[in-house]
Amino acid sequence: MLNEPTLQHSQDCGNCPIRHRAVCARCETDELEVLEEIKYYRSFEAGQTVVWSGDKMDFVGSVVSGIASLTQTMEDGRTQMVGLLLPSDFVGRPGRDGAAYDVVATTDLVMCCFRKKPFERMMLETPHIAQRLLEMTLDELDAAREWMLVLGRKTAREKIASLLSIIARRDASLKLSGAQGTLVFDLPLTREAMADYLGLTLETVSRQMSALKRDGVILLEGKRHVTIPDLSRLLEEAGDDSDGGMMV
Amino acid sequence: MLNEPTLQHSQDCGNCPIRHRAVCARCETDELEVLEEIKYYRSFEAGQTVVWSGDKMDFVGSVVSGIASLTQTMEDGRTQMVGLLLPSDFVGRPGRDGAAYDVVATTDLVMCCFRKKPFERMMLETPHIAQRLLEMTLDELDAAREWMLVLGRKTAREKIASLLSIIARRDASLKLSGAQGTLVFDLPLTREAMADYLGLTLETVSRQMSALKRDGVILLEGKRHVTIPDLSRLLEEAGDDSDGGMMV
DNA sequence: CGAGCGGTTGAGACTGTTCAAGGACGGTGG
DNA sequence: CCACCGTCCTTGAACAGTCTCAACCGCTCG
Repeated sequence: MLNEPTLQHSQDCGNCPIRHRAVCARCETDELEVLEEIKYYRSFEAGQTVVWSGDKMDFVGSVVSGIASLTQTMEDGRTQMVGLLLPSDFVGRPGRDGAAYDVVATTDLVMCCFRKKPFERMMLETPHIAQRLLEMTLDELDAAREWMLVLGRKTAREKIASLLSIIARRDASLKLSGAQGTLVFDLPLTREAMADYLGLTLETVSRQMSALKRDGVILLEGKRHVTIPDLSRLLEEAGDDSDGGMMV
Repeated sequence: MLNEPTLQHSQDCGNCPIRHRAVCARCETDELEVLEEIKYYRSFEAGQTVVWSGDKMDFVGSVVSGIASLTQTMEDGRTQMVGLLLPSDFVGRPGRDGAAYDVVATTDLVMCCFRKKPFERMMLETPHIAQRLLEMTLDELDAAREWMLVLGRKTAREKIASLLSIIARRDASLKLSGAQGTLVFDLPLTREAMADYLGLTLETVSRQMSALKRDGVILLEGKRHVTIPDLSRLLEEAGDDSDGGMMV
């Protein structure tokens, strides 16, 4: 059951789907060539653990496809998801040996990994990488802080609406479906994963999903297929600025 | 009542109290000289707002002394503190015009500010600054994620214990009082500020402080002076690893 | 002295949790 | 093909923890 992750050989960075968004986004062709030498792909099935908190990590890397989550667990089993890693997001911390969190494949997952030592050396020599990593880290910090408001001050209903609007928005940006009309997507998370992200129990998540459905804020086909007829209504329910104002 | 912040002229970076921890920590003497030309000091009284969320920010900077807090506020007034800025912590985001959060002086505060445009230019030319900033940002991201666990999964009592242990620890590290014995410090936060940090009401904070005092986990003289007779007991109450294990 | 601020405490309401039962769906083996 | 099982999800009822509203304390400042 616990298959080993699959290793694949390097592929051309040129037509990588996350070429323009990942940590390598600013690299020139010659810089990419150096990266290609220290990179390798790894695939994981949904549910597999990529790294255990506290373990030594000899690589850093980017999510190429699929979704991974960063989770923290207390001794008694309470767990909190502290990051949702989407394609192009970066995993690992240069300059640190151990992993600070569990990294778990939420869906089937492909990662582009770099051996850590050479990557760290490259960071010193290649400002383009360090610059991009700083930018990405600042974005993640903003996201984490936005999430602190959700966790600390929002009601269960608002939490669910916040999560749905985040997923809906990034899904829309992936599909480039700029239309502000109705959004449709598949939830990549189980109710339990949603609960761990939102600091709720899975029962509460289920109840609030039902409530949002009953009130017409969302439509559900099956458990996972979500339609959002009116995004501004959802944002209202999330307690966000009604205009959905983004600070870019 | 709302005094203007005081501006002071540049002082020598050489004997700056945060010289070795701030964003300039890795700078050489000649790099410091460039920094001195674009820097200025600003002082704020406790309670003053340094920046309003959404406002244009034409500077970035470091906390020199005192404490500032980063807060987010919803339209209905619910507020969540998303960062506690201690001496040497960095404020502002290179590459972005507007402030994403309110920055408020929690105590009297002195900041070392850099004009943003020249600072951004310098970041491109001076890897030492960008490297240090990346390191600091990664640390802040870790702190934010640790806080997400507190906000999402801990009980009120555990939240208070977590906050106290964080303040106690950084206070000990400032004073270099390596002794693992009893710790003594003054709370720099009002009950309301603690509540905003912990996602609680001030009444709950007050009750749990009383409970921890009643149970002998902490000693209180007045409202603010705290003595921790047994740090490991406090960490236990916080739900943290009993050994207080730090991942450095 | 009174006003204002920060803090404490109590009583009751309410949100979300816990515990428990059961439904829907997909895969597997007879 | 169907029965069975496991996983994911839903729903209900009782309960607990935190919030809300309110009163009050002690201190400082004018």
